Amino acid sequence: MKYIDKLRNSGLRPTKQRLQICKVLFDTEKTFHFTINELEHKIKEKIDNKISLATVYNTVHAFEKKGYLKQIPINSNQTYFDTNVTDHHHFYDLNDQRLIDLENSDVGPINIKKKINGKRIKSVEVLVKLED
Amino acid sequence: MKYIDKLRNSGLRPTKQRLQICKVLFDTEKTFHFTINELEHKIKEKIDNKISLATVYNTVHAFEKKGYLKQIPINSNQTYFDTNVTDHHHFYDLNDQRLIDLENSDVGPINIKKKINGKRIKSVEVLVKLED
DNA sequence: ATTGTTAGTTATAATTATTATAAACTAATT
DNA sequence: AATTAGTTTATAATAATTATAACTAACAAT
Ligand SMILES: [Mn+2]
Ligand SMILES: [Mn+2]
Ligand SMILES: [Zn+2]
Ligand SMILES: [Zn+2]
Repeated sequence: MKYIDKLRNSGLRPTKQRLQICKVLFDTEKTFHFTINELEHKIKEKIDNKISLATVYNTVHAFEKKGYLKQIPINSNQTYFDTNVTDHHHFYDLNDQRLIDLENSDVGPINIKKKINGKRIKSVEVLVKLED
Repeated sequence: MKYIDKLRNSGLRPTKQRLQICKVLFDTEKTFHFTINELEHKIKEKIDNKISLATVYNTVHAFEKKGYLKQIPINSNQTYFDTNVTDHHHFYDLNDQRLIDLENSDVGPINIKKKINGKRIKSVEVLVKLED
């Protein structure tokens, strides 16, 4: 019911596929960082019926547009998404190619002193690259 | 001569193509942020002979490996590169899709309090997204 | 419930950035 | 000059993503 309302309230029809993808994405306490490819595999594991790749793409983009997912800037051949849509910082493990959330309290306050005329700051995010 | 030595010293042959690309990339005081596509256009403007796309890719990757260029993590369909290879922060103008360097003095020191066992910090970079 | 309307799903094709291939060429070395 | 290894190039292959269009499911109105 939770996801049915969530989808209806944002003008998205609660289809079987979307509800199943919701479960995979949001039925967990931990932040989930993923590529479409990884999400597809997780769906196959957890769900018995098939969801087409096009639907996975469509759903992820629909959810992103509605603010339930955000894209994470990482240089990879695939796009990374995040179920944590707040502004937040990341560790990126270069060896494992894994993203890990940093709490805002893990990073001191960041003071941007420079200003650009006519532009305002939308977000400030830190990427901390890790290696062994 | 400048670039001939630079290339020779890093074990790259100073070919006509590489020297011309060097001029486009490094003959400027300002940091140059670019995609392969943008670089290709700039080459066509500034150079009369033709350089094949494969060579542009090869050269950019060779220069990146030698530490003359670095990749910038930005969500785009194309990969961004930077002639400023030091660890530094960026403004990213979401409207113009343009990267602008921040001086380290424009951002106060950043204190990462969390640690991951067995991993060490390789870089800490801030991305400040701007909009109108 | 039946119907019509609209949104969503799907298989598949198209697109596009990037990488691989292999032959031709060029710079460096002997 | 001849040899060698590195580089360039046109072109093909790859792979992530997006577009297409027929089919299907959700929903509102009757
Ligand atoms: Mn990319
Ligand atoms: Mn990217
Ligand atoms: Zn995150
Ligand atoms: Zn820069």
